[in-house]
Amino acid sequence: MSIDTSEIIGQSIVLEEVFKVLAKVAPTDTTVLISGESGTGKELLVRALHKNSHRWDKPLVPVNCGAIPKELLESELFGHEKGAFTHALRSRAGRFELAEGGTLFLDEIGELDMSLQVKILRFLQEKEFERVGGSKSIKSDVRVVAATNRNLEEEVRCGGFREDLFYRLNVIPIVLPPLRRRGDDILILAEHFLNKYNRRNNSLKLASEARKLLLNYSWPGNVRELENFMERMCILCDNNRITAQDLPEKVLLAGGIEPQLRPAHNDGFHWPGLKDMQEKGMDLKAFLDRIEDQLLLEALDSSDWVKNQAAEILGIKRTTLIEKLKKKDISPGSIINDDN
Amino acid sequence: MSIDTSEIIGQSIVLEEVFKVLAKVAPTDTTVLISGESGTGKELLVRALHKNSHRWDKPLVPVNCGAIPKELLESELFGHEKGAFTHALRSRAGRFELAEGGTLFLDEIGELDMSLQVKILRFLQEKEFERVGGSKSIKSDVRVVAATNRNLEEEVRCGGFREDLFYRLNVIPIVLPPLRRRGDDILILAEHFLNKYNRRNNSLKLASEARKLLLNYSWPGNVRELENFMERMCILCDNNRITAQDLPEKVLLAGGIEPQLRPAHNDGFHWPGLKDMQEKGMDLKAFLDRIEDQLLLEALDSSDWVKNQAAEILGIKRTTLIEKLKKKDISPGSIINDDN
DNA sequence: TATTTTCTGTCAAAACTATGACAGAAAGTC
DNA sequence: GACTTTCTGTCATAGTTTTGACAGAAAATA
Repeated sequence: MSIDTSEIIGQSIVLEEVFKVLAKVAPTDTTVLISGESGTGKELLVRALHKNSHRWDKPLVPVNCGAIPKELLESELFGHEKGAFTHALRSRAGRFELAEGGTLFLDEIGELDMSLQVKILRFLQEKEFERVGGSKSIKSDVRVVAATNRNLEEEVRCGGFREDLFYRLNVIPIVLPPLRRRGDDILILAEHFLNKYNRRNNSLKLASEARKLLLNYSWPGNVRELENFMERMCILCDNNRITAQDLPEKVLLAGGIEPQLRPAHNDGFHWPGLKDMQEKGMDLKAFLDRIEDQLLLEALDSSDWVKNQAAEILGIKRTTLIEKLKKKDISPGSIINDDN
Repeated sequence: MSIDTSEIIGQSIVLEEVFKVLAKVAPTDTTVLISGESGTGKELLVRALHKNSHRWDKPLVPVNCGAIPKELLESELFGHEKGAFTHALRSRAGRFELAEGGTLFLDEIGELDMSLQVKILRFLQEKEFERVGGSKSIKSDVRVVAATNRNLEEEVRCGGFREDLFYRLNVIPIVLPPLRRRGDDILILAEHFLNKYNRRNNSLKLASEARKLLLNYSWPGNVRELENFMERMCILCDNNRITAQDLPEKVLLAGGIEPQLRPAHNDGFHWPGLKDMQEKGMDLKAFLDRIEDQLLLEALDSSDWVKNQAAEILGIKRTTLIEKLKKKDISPGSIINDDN
């Protein structure tokens, strides 16, 4: 089954994988948990999911759990009966009821407080809930899709999120990669937005050094930041070629602190960024150390553990390598254990 | 006497022991303390206990002491009288009252704070309690079953849990073994869940190498995690045989198998490898240095060049950061010698 | 304005790292 | 086997990096 992804632009391998999973999952009623940094387009993904499910002609109701004040959220989700609290002048249906037959999208689900987590869990298990201040249970047929930009597993570990709810939600996990991992998608998107915002008839183009810089920047705000940025370019750029000069300092800084030795055709490689480091919960030293481990191991592997040669490959002195191995306690037996 | 354990699946020796104890204890009114990691199915065990007691036709009321905010817990357990506190618009019965004649299941009892521990103890001794803000004592016939995933004896030793309450609760201790100790139960359960979730008519089967891997993995989330995995398998698996390739990375790693490139299961981050290094024509030092540059710059950028904070983000000492910047000659104005 | 807090750079001591020199061990060659 | 070449680990030394202490600047707060 093929699936309509026309609203999501890009063609990176990672995205393709996402689409494959999406296609399998869409027709089912399973809960899906989408994680990805903000601005990566989780909303679009959910829309595609809904459109391709059997619920396509029923409502898709989004709730941003982080944006609604905690006191209101319960009533917003489940509705309330008249008199349930001070301002409850009349009964009101919640989003669960509005979504009847369709899909409920719980964005930023990591923000839910414990008491609501319990209630959502109850719904997932029993398919029923109560309005605030109500006593009768309401049965409901709603598919739940949740999204978060936090690391929920981490939250579970440190007690901020219920383990049982996590497992309920996480039946199918979909991880939306941040823009900096999507390789050439950056350029494809950049040009897409260029066309979108370019009102003047003259066609704007990206100079090749600008392309290089765009690729190197880490886009912490993801697609949103890129779109924003291209819109600005369209307005500010006088001539019809966007050059390195036109790019903001941030982008320049990330791009070229060290002049490259070669033109470096960039096939997918992206310098690891701060976000990557933080995602792994590491500090600078640990992170660099881990990368070093990787390189040492690969070098040793490719030289059949002949340290002399490995050192050569790495461009360090043999003795240096030996000391490093001693310190890191690396021996032919050690396997890289990849803990997230 | 035999006991209905149909909801609990497994046949490992350890479990059988548990059932034996369960059968003896169920018909009595003794308190029972169940310990076991979360996700091991404590709830199911309690349900079996209740169903096989003389209280089977009375309510089984669960309270997750860890999931209810401390301020609310007392009122939740014992109820409150009108006006007991700000939002107590009307009197309300607590779970103890709701459970009258039946069983009260106190989950995560280790989370109780001291004042509540006293009140529970009082109930266990006197079989009576007071509502919050109430003065009259309420007599009650309730069997208490408690559960915890902490080591309560440990908590007692270090003062986090009252010794007297512990002994009251711990009359009959039942220890639910974690999944990884239950040997072949893992496979029995796996297949059970496979059937449960398999909507398509084709029968899903576990390939033998997959079985081996499942047995090897440590299942920190226990039965819950296993169920979750199996549900996912049912949806994502194309063919009707679940092979090692289909299993998530975690499981493969535990079994010592190198995970293949399967982007769907991670967020696309790759540790920079030897190839990347060589492609850039750098040696180990230059490469790591370049990565460090990137991280320093991003940290500075995200802290608006407040070095104090940047250092914090990076997990290094401020002075260290300053020295690094000096050596690398990085400053806010360092816009680059372009590589053209 | 006065006061407190946060931030800054410098410097010398302490901790850590890289490397050349040495002394053998393995492997390869004749 | 005799000889050469490549590899190995250890260690002291020179070189780097990290860090705590200090003293003053800048920013926030009252």
